[in-house]
Amino acid sequence: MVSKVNEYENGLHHFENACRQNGLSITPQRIAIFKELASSSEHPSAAVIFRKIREYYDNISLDTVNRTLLTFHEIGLAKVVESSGDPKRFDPNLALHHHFRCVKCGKIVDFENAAYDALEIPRAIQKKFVIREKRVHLEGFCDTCRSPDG
Amino acid sequence: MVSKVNEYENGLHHFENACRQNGLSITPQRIAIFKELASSSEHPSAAVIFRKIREYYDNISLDTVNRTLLTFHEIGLAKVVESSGDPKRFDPNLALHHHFRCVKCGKIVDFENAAYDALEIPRAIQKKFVIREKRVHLEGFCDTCRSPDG
DNA sequence: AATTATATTGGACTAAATCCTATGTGTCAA
DNA sequence: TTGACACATAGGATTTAGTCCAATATAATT
Repeated sequence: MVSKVNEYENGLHHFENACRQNGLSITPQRIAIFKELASSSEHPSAAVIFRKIREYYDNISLDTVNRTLLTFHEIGLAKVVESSGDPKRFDPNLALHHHFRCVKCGKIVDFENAAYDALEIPRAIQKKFVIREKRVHLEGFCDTCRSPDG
Repeated sequence: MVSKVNEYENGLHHFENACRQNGLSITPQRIAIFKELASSSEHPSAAVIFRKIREYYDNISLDTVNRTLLTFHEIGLAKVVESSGDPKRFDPNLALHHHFRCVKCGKIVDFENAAYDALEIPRAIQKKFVIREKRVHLEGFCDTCRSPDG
C-alpha cells in the first residue's frame, strides 16, 4: 500500500509530465488548480475550485481556472462529467468508473462495478464512431434527498 | 404497423392526458412546444425549440419554452439529456435507450442495445439511492468529426 | 358568458463562460 | 545567472443561458 504522501507526489509528478509533454509551462496557478482538483471528490465546478483557491491565492482569476480545467481535460489530466445543463463539473478520477447523480441536490457519486466495466461497445457504434469514454449513468434521489418531494 | 399520423395523434393524446392528470391547462404554447420536441431527433435545447417555433409563432417567449420543457420533464413527457455543461438538452424518447455524444460537435445519437438494457443496478447502489434513470453513456468523435483534430 | 385560477409575455436580472488586451512570468539558451 | 521570448494570467467587458417578476392574457369551469 502506498502512503498518501506518495500518491500525492505521484500525482504532481504525473501533472508535471503531462504539462511538459504538451508544451505547457508549469505555473503556480496550474499547480494550485491541479492540487485542488486532485484532492477533491465532489466533482467540483470551476467556480467551486476558484473559490477554494481564492482563500489562499488572492488574485487568481476565474478565467484562468476555467481555461486551465479545460486544458487539463484536453491533455487527459481530468474528465468533464456529464451533468445536463448545469455548470461543467470536473473529475480527477481517470480510471474507468460510473456515476450516480442526484437529480435533486446535484451530488455525483462515483462507483465501481465489474459488470459495467466489462460492457462491450456495440459493433455498429464502433464502426461509426471513435469511442473515448464509456460510462453507466444512473440518476435518481440520493440518500439525503430520498423522498421525491422531501 | 401504425401510421405516422396515428403515432402523432397518439403522442398528442398522451400529452393532453399528462397535462390533465397534472392539472395543467392545454395552451397553444405547450402544444407547439410538445409538437416541436416530439418531432425532433437531435435532442434540442430550449433555444433551438424557441427559434423553430418563432418561425410561425411570433411572440412566444423563451421563458415559456424553458419553463414548459422543464414542466414536461417533471410530468414525464420528456427527459433531460446528460450533456456536460452545455445548455440543457431535451429528449422526447421515453423508452430505455442509450447515448453516444460527440465531444467535438455535441451531436447526441440514440441507440438501442439489449445487453445495456439488461444491466442490473448494483445492490449497494439500490440500497442507498432511488434510481430513476439508467443509461450507458458513450463519448468520442462522430463520423463527421472522426479525426480528433479534424 | 362570467369567473377564477393558471399561464404567458417581455424586460430585468443573475450567473456561467468566454473574449480581449495589457501585463507578468516560466523556460531555454547563452 | 541573466536576458529574451513565447506563453500565461488578470481583470474587465461581453455573450449567452436561465430565472425572476409584475402586468396582462387566457384556458377551464360553472
